[in-house]
Amino acid sequence: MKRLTLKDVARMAGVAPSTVSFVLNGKAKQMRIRDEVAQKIMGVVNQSGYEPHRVAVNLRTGQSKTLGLIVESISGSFFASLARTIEIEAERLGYNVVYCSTENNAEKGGELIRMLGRQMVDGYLITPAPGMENDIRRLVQMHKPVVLMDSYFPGIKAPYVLIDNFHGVQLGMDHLFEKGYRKIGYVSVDISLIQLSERQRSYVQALRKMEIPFRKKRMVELNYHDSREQNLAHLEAFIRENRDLDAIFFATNYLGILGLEALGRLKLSMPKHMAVICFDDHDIFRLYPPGITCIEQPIEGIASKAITLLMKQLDKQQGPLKESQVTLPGKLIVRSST
Amino acid sequence: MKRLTLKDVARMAGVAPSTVSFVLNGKAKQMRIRDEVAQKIMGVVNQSGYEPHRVAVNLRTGQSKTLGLIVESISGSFFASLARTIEIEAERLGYNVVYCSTENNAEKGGELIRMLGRQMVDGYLITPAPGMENDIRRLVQMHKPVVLMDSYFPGIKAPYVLIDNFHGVQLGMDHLFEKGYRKIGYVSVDISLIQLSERQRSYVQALRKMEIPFRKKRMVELNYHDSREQNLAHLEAFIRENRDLDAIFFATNYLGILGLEALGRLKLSMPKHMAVICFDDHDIFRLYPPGITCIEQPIEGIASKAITLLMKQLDKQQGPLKESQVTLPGKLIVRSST
DNA sequence: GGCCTGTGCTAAATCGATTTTGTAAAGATT
DNA sequence: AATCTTTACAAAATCGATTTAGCACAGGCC
Repeated sequence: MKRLTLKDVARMAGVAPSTVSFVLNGKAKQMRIRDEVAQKIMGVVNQSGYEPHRVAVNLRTGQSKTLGLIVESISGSFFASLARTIEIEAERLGYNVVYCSTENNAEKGGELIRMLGRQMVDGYLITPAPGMENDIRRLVQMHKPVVLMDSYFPGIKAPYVLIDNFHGVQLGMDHLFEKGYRKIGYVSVDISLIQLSERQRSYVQALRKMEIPFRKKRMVELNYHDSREQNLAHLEAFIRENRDLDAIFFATNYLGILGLEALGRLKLSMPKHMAVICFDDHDIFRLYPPGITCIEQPIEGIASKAITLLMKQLDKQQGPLKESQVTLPGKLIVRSST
Repeated sequence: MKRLTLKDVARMAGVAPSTVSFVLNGKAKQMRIRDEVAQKIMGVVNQSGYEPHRVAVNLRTGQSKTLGLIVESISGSFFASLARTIEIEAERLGYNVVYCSTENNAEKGGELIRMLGRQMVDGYLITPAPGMENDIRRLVQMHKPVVLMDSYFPGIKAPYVLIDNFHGVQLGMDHLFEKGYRKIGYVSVDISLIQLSERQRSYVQALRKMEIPFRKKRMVELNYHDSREQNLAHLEAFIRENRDLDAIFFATNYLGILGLEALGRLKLSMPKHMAVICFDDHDIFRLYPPGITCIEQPIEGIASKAITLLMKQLDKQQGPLKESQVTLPGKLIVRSST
């Protein structure tokens, strides 16, 4: 009941192992194997059901045909959609994917990268978290194929794919303006990631464009390292102190969900007392009455573009990637919270 | 800038490669390597930062030190918690985990198993879906280490770990009775999985125990293959036709969420018009006003027990596993929907 | 002194592929 | 006819580890 090896196939076909290998790897022409022989080999392969031993191939070629996907949290709908699309695309190209989550643990990111390095993944797809900067820089320096998603580090010359954050917030703000809201608060969090500063910049810009004076009091940054409870209290206080607001823009879906809870506690109903809009969709936003308006990320687009960029790096030693910093437009999903 | 190999280390330490291997694998005593030599080797290893090439080790030993985790859906909180716990436990034991989701695709499950087989995982952790029965049977016949979670097939002698479904529903029903509810509906789905029939059996039994006549009309099975919209309509009709119900028991969290939407559409509020309880918790149940009562699965317990059972199979060729069909008690989480 | 038994390691085989090099036979060239 | 090419494969090296078999030397025993 032992595994069929290339040698066995060779013996069955009456040829040398190398010949079988050539045929199986499409090098029959190049190695001028007669069609006759090639066909005989293919016959034996097909009806014996032989499949190459991936580990052996990996050892010999140095290619694991495996990609590493490192995300913040393995739960969360963002990851779920991302993973699905990436896995499908990867499989189509003959690659496997291993997932890892940093679970918001700064140093775990680095460990994971090293772990995957040992495991010999051929390339990395990463949603960067604060603290992973150096590890990612190292990967780039070692010329390992990497594509960042959802965020990036301005100092590192790695390809990335993400939503156009500035444009996304603009969409949301325009929608709020259209609906007549003018006193718009903004809730963010103090992580130094580029997407958050972009969103904030867009919020300020949007106000300016409408000639609404920007008031610092209407903006709050929750503390990333605080507990959920602390953040909730913080947010509740912010809303209570800004009774005149007619709408709140939440910079991430985590914040938005927190917002729903805070508003619930304050017995403020949407959109009567307060309109709510959130960057990044979430299952809950569809279900939670009355439905939360949001800016949806083009997750599938991000995933497939990221794979494409990674493959370009894997395929050959082509020169520096050009046009490898991609932003894709988000989509406004209007529900009844605005 | 090439990778350091065992040979390099051997040369640096002035010994043979085999000697280094013995020392690194803790066989120094057995192979009577002098402490002196062993220590010198360890010195070289430590300060050179050598790490064995996993692929080569894998090829030689036939052990990939990798486990395959096959779940229905890679989103979903059940999977998220499961994956986290399993990954942590596995890492502690020196194993990696690759995830795969069947995405409710009957035949994809089989493909995955074969795919992982090719990839040479050492063992399988599977949450069985309908249609995977034969593939799982094959695994067991081939004496591949397998542990099933969340469900099992009565005909297959594979170890499994799952919540005590009967007891869980009982907990929920007792809670409903205690709160004074007597007209209790039951919503299930027509998948032939053991956990669903167990839950249903428990529902019927609980009614009998309270001497409440079981009425078929109060129970509905949605069609697994219907679309979300169809199911929603089906559920809405069920509720409309059972106006006299004062509580509904949903057999899975997917059904529960659907129920929330249906009740929302019918403008029925919980628990005033209808109490709601659901088997298996979900993020949304915590947030959705007024909070949904549910039976929580002991996910971490399931995960760690499953790993333990798998390791027992991996460790040695010990005889037939005894006490390998495990059920763990669930926990009632009371929120304001009851 | 010859034979046996431990020591303490090294040499070589092995895992299952890929890839480079080698080679016999047929055909082309001078 | 002798030499060179080309054809069509086979043989052997290789990837980086583990593991089995082997081997030199020291000491003990008869």
